Amino acid sequence: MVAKQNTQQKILDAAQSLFAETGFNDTSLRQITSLAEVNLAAVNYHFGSKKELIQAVLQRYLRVLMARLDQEFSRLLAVQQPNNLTQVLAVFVKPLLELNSVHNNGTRIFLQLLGRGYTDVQGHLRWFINHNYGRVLDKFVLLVQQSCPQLPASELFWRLHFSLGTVVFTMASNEALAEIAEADFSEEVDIEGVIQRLLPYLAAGIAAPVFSRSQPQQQLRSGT
Amino acid sequence: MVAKQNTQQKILDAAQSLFAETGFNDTSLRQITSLAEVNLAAVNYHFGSKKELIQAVLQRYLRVLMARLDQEFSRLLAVQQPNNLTQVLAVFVKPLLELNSVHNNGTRIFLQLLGRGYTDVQGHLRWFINHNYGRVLDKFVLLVQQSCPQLPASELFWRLHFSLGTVVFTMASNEALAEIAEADFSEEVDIEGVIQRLLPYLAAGIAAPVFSRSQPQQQLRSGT
DNA sequence: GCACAATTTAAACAAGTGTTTGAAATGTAC
DNA sequence: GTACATTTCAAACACTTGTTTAAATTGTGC
Repeated sequence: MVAKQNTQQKILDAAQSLFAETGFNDTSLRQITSLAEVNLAAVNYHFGSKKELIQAVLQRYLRVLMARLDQEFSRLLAVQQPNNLTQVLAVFVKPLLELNSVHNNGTRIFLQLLGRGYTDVQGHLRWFINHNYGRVLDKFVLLVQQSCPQLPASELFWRLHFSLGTVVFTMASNEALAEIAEADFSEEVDIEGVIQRLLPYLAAGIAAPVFSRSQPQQQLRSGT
Repeated sequence: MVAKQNTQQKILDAAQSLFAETGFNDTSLRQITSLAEVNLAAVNYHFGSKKELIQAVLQRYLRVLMARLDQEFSRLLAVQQPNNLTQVLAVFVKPLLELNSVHNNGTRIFLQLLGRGYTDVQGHLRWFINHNYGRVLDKFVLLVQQSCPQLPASELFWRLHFSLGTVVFTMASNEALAEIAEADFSEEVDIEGVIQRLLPYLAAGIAAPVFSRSQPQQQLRSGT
């Protein structure tokens, strides 16, 4: 029952890198087993299927991250008065950065994987995350709701998904963006820097004044 | 030379629907030709390759859209004083909605395709768009720059890409989101509604106060 | 040592991919 | 109708995919 713990680790390590770089669908088991220097059949033997491997790769991070987030959310919920939105969002930073202790560059890799998970056509991943961690995420929604009481629930729904899109897309194309930024503005870009740039953008977007259909926006028409 | 104009159209129509729904990589030529009721070899005969088919599908919309956007951008650039950011973003609405005259549900399909183009691993599409329409998009960046003079160029770079992510992700998962919204809030969601919800979010995010590393954010620490 | 389970291995499998081929069909001009 | 170019078609191609199989190897308890 003990035996080689090693093979599973080697597969997970190889898989996460390739998945993060190329996406789930465009990474073959042969690429993974080749990089991991194990036999092709090892994936199916140890994980069952490619789908389950994908979930296992994400689980390594989700388990750690969600436990920490749950703590933080509960702590904020216990406070009497509603929390500042920026405060609520900032709660993600430390738990995310702590993923670096799970693996080298863990934060970057996890966020890239998350991006792939939502942009690749991987319906099972959306379900997997929601099924296992929906309860934690509900706390987050509640916190945001409390900090933006003026926002209708449906508006909040959309804006949180806009935000998910922002994060996920940014992380999925993180490598390309960082390259351009370094070339054009000669600024070193690390994952923490990107996160710190994201927060004000997200906070402002989520808390933006609500657009009302009845009256046209200020100054929208140039003539008349 | 004239002959059956019909086959190419049938292929383009079938391809755009499948591409929008399932993504480029996960749609096979056999699915397309089967839906279009043409022979498998017709794609390679008329378009050369799958890659060129993808570009042709997008070109139908890009040609129309970019010409209109170019007009609008030039018009705004001609104005003396800098334009309001909301104004600049609102310029997208009409040209986008006019894509409905290119094809039924043209706006929704095009935006979904754009989403797929940036989230699928389709490097050639990023290049294709930038190569053909980079000049137009540069005008847009200039407009935003003028309307947010306080924003450093590098910050603007990141925020525009954040915004691209928001749009692209939202459109790629548009169907799923609309379903949830209709189920949970019983509100009809059309593509125009989504666009109108996006604008204030994007405008607020892009124009958000710049986070400065040196001083911690207001009220970020709960203690002390 | 033996017995038995866990793991690794090379090979094959069935199904799917984009693309090419060469003959058949169709359209067009004279 | 003949001649020629355009378009369609069924079939095959070469290749990749995830998964399975059955034999060989290794590890573990006695």
